[in-house]
Amino acid sequence: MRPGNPEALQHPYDPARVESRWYAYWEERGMFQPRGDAEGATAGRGRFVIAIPPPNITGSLTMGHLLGESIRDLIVRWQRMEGRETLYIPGMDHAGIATQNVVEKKLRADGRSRHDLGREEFLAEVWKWKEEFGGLIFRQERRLGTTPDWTRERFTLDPGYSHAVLHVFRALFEKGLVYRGRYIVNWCPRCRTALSDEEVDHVETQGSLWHIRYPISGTEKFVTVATTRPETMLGDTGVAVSPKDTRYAKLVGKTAVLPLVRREIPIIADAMVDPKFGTGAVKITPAHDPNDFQTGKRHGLAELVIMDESGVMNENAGDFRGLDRFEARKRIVAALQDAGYLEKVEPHTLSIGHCSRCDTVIEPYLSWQWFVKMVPLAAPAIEAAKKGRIKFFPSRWKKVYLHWLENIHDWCISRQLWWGHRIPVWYRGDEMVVSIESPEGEGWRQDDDVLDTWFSSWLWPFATLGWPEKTRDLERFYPNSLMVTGSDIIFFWVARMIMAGYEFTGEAPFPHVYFTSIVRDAQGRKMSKSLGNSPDPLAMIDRFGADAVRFTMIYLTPAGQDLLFDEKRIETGKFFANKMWNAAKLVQMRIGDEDLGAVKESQLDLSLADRWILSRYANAVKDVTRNLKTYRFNEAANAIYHFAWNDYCDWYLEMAKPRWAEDADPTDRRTARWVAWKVFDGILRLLHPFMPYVTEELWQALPHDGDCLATASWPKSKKSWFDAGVERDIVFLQEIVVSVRNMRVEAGLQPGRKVSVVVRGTPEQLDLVERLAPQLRPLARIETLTVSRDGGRPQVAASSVVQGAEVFLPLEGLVDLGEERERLTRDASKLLDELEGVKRKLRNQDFLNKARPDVVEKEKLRLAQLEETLEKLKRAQESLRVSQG
RNA sequence: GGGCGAUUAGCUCAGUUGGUAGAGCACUUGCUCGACAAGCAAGGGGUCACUGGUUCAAGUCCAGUAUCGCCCACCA
Repeated sequence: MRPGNPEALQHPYDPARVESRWYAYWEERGMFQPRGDAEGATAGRGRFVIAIPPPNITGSLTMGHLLGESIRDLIVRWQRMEGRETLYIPGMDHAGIATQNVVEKKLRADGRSRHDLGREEFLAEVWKWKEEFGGLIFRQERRLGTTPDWTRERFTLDPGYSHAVLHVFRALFEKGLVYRGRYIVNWCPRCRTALSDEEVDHVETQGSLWHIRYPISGTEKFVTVATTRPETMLGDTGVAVSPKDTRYAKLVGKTAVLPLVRREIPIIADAMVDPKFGTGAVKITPAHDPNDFQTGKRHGLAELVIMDESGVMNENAGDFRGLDRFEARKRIVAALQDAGYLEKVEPHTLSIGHCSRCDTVIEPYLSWQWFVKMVPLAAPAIEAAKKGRIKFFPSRWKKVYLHWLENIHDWCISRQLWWGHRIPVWYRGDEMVVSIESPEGEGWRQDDDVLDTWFSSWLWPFATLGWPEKTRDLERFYPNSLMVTGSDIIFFWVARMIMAGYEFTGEAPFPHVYFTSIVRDAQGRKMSKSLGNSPDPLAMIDRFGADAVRFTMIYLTPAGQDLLFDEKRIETGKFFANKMWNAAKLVQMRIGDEDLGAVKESQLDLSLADRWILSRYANAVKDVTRNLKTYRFNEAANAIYHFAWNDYCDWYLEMAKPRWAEDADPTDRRTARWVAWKVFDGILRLLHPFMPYVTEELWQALPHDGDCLATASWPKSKKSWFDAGVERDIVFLQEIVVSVRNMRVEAGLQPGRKVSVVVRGTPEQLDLVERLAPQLRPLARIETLTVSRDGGRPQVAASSVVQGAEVFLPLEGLVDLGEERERLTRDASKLLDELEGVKRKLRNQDFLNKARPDVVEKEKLRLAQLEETLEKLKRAQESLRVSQG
């Protein structure tokens, strides 16, 4: 046992001061590293491994990170204290598009583009940027007190990690699961790259449906098509109608003349056309619409690309060449109208895809890209969730996950960027090889494209551990134990990690996935830069302290719901930390120099109050632990908060104060000291994963056992400490205290004024009151406490009924009694309502016959108690009337 | 078009197998009594969105309605 440090608590609680002290202390002791790294270490009680969802190198700390990190570190610290060998893997994502955008923007400010630099030099610029600004988020994170093993930090573009990515590409290619093809993809004309389906955000938009007349060749007639994108008509190579549509049956096989362009295009019948939509006739633009692309393939229609990669009309657009797609739309509509081809325009709601990076409207674009065949990869991931080998918390995400996997499309993984893993494919004439190293011989040219960022991060749980090499880390720490992340990346990342886990390691990368709340502002809006509604996390930590921020985020996060955040609420955590600080001060001041660690329980004489707080403590340990195990973090925070504040500070410490006095009985004083210290020590342990800094500080300021709280053991509930009977006894005491305090206030007594109290009740109750008298007196400021065994009662008194016992506060000559009478009437009417409810229940034959016997018994008891209480209140009212009259 | 979630105190939300409605903040009143005014004490405030059903008993289970929010979908 080590002595505390009284000096540490001499000043008021100051988070900044406390929180600057411990991070280096922990880190120097290597406590962030798995225990097994040390020479001759033992495995301990199993392992716990969790990986950070790698933030983008462009990122800085957001409210979302704050919540995620608070939760991950909460679990890691708890598991470490539980004795497990823990590893929290940190690292960052190169974030292809996001990072390239940032650096290009910087170049643009100097009037340069990446093309001015060339590929090599541009990448050098990005690396330079990465070295300078890339680590910001982790520098910020240290302030939060999280405990990743920084010696194992990984980056998705590290040589080893890159090797894993290219290895995977090659392996999938060899298996026939990666292929190259010319298809319609989601194209961002601003980023000038292809995107996956998941990188497109759909927004409901009020658009128009343009009805355009296409003349039928060799006749005066025309067929009217309806479209939401008139500009694509320049690329039309057919018109389709439904084969079942009798209106148009005669037209099939004929040709139409494309307005403005005068190209003859066939009229075909295809089942994809819904006769009920629009006019029932559809223009077919195979190069600019995924549906039309399929239709075109079925009918051998030409694929005519009319835009370039920036969304500007190209040489196939005739007079409209050089126009931006939206300008072209206006001009084309105008030209159609002028020439009499435009039949009508209807308002039409549709959902338009936007680039999730830059919000530019997505263009379906025909191009050569690399794809991953997903159906075979999805199969084991689907089975894993169905069989429960992977569980989601909250569980409803399982449905979302399965729905996506069961309707999965192939994944477009090539990006027309420079920052990323360059596709390991080489071309020479018609030859193509997939190879991580450049092939032997002259004239090979590597594919220009890089891989989707998520094609590297889907390997995160094992590539961070050295896979595909069979490293010691991989053996020790894979699979991981848990994934904690946001539900917004369930498809991007979680589902793909699971697929990759099964494909490349043959097992699930983790058994559990916990989805954190989405942090929104007080009005429920998403936190965003443009709205300016996100508090600056660092400023917040400075203002309230990391402990306060961590605790409050966890205290507020509802399981499975969004978190509506208001900065003011961080006060909850700050005030709580302050409360613990002051409680420590009191305990510290009163426990003296005695070596409490050496005290054995057999040397103590536990009072009812002691047994009560130990029982409550045992319950708190159970509650906190259970709620952590079931990922109900807010409930866990709630449990420790209320135990520490209400039970321990408000009641136990108040009851212990007189027992610490100089003239108190030595054994009793020692007992009160030991229990107060012991329970507070436990509170600090339970609270440490939530508030690491202040708990460490307080723990070391008090007598403690060991090097630091961060590696101390997690408390266990002692069976012998649970005592429901004592808990009931103290509830009785608490109710008496509250009733006396209430009577005092109602009677308008000075707060400091001592009073006399008389209690009447059953012999058992009176015995209990006598045993509890030493605690009762100071809590309720009672001068003389009398138990009335002969049934006597004061004549003029305020009174209340507690569990059937009567508590009297003699008022003779103290106040006018009007207030008191009002209070009694209020109490009585409240009781009357309750009584009516219970009576109704007990009159109900069905209730008596069908409810569980113990429930019926309870109701009967309650009836008796209510009636008795009411009776006593009436007598009190009566006696007041008599005494005043 | 499909799916999911929410609706409980003025606000934000808990409420784990159905059995006397809770917290924080806000509000009212009173407190410089040796840990803490970032505090203590006492209080006020709720037909648990609506309708119906199951049950002895529903905030809790079931069905439907309304409002709000989110996700998915090749919605010319």
